[in-house]
Amino acid sequence: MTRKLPDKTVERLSQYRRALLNTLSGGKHHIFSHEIANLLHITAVQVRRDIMLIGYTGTLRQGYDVNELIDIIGKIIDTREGQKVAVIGIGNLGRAIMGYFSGKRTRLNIVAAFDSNPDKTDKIYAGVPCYHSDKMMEIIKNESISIAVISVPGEFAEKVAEDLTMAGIKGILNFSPKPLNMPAHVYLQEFDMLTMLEKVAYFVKKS
Amino acid sequence: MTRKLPDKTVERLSQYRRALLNTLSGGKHHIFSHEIANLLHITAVQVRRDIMLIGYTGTLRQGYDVNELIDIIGKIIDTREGQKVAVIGIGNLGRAIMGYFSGKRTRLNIVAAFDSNPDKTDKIYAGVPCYHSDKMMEIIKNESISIAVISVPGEFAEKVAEDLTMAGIKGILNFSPKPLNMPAHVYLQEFDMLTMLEKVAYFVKKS
DNA sequence: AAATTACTGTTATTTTAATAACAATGTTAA
DNA sequence: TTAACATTGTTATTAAAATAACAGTAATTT
Ligand SMILES: NC(=O)c1ccc[n+]([C@@H]2O[C@H](COP(=O)([O-])OP(=O)(O)OC[C@H]3O[C@@H](n4cnc5c(N)ncnc54)[C@H](O)[C@@H]3O)[C@@H](O)[C@H]2O)c1
Ligand SMILES: NC(=O)c1ccc[n+]([C@@H]2O[C@H](COP(=O)([O-])OP(=O)(O)OC[C@H]3O[C@@H](n4cnc5c(N)ncnc54)[C@H](O)[C@@H]3O)[C@@H](O)[C@H]2O)c1
Repeated sequence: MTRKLPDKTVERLSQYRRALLNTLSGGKHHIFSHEIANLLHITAVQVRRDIMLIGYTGTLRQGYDVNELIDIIGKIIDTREGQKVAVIGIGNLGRAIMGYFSGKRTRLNIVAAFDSNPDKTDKIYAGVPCYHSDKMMEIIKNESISIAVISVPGEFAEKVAEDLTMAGIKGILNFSPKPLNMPAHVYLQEFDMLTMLEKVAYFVKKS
Repeated sequence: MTRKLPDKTVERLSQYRRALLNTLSGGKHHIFSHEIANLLHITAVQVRRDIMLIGYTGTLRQGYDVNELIDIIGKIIDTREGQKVAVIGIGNLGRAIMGYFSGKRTRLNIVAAFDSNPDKTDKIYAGVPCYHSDKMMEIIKNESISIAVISVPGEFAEKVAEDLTMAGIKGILNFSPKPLNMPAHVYLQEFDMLTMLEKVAYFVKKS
């Protein structure tokens, strides 16, 4: 298939798709690059360039076919069977995430949650069972869960990540403030809210 | 003071500081660039370059003085008086964020929360009062709150952002999936979890 | 005393991302 | 029919970020 795309292009493709699904439900079937750009508050060139990179081409006078573009992006981002996701650590953030995803229809299915606190396990959150973390490695392996969201306190994040790696996880989204060190074959995305808020504060101060 | 620093450097400074505070509480008072690098899983050159940019210099044989470095970073990121932060939308995510920040001692003080649902207002969350959003503009202005965290559903985000701008907000951290369009004097940081998870999925698929 | 080592600080280079420039082309207007 | 227009697709340029190269230097070893 397509060559590996730039990081930022992949991010935008995800956003294009969401915006396009909206457009579609508004009954609009064709869209110009500058219209997509306006939805995301970026430039039309950026949009056209991204679309060029995925090898889709629009028509000169009508722009892009919304359905086709949604499909193509799907072919790039999604896998046919979908990917299974687990959430580790069902505290305040973990529960918020579970609730958030439960509505969305997507090829990313949260199929299991794990927590070390027995008060929180053997229950259903947003339709998804929460197991004790003792069973994590086994279930990840048996269910071939490929992606994990880490929302445990920082001091446990490293151990959890190691276990996940041993269980064969392929990608991690880490919400804990502890920077993780993964082998090259595990894709890692860190997500540090405190850092982002401090960054906002810095640029507010500087402006 | 210092010239405006690169975006990514600011992010790392926030992380350096957190790591250094840890180091300090472990009783360690000097640290080498490669040690900082190991804590964050980045390269030592990157660390030295960032530190160069903020104009601090270590000593040849001992490396950096942990206390001094923490102080310098504080001078760059923090303001003397601290900055006031409001959280808009006290749903699952909003409440998680309130809880998360309440522990942290930082110069960023969450001083108010707002929600449009009367069932959620006129209560205290994590020590912070939640007002009805009717009062938002007035309170933001009167309290000179400079930073807002938006955690309302996407369809309301734009309106909220407009009101915030009119009330004189200076920086926004947006968790809603709706991309916002702010005037140049309002610093905007978007934070889209679905996009990040789809990105992980893409690179897992490609690897 | 000279060579080696283990660091820092800085400049140079490379890589990645964004922006600009523009050729190609069907459509509308004159 | 011809000129102007609006749009795409692509190449060229610029900007931002990361990485590499290396000079300088105090301490240590030979
Ligand atoms: N709450 C937020 O809005 C927020 C924001 C940014 C980052 N974070 C980070 O996300 C993480 C979770 O935050 P939170 O507010 O939900 O904390 P929390 O304390 O509410 O939840 C943590 C959960 O992890 C569980 N846990 C602990 N060790 C575990 C292990 N080894 N395996 C499985 N589960 C384990 C705990 O039982 C608890 O349920 C923390 O690292 C926090 O720093 C949270
Ligand atoms: N829950 C998550 O983990 C998560 C993850 C990523 C993104 N988000 C995004 O964050 C936002 C909030 O998510 P959530 O799960 O907390 O949703 P939620 O429905 O639990 O909470 C939304 C809150 O916003 C309030 N609200 C609505 N309109 C408002 C207005 N005009 N002014 C003030 N408050 C208003 C509602 O009363 C409600 O309390 C959404 O945009 C969601 O897409 C959530």
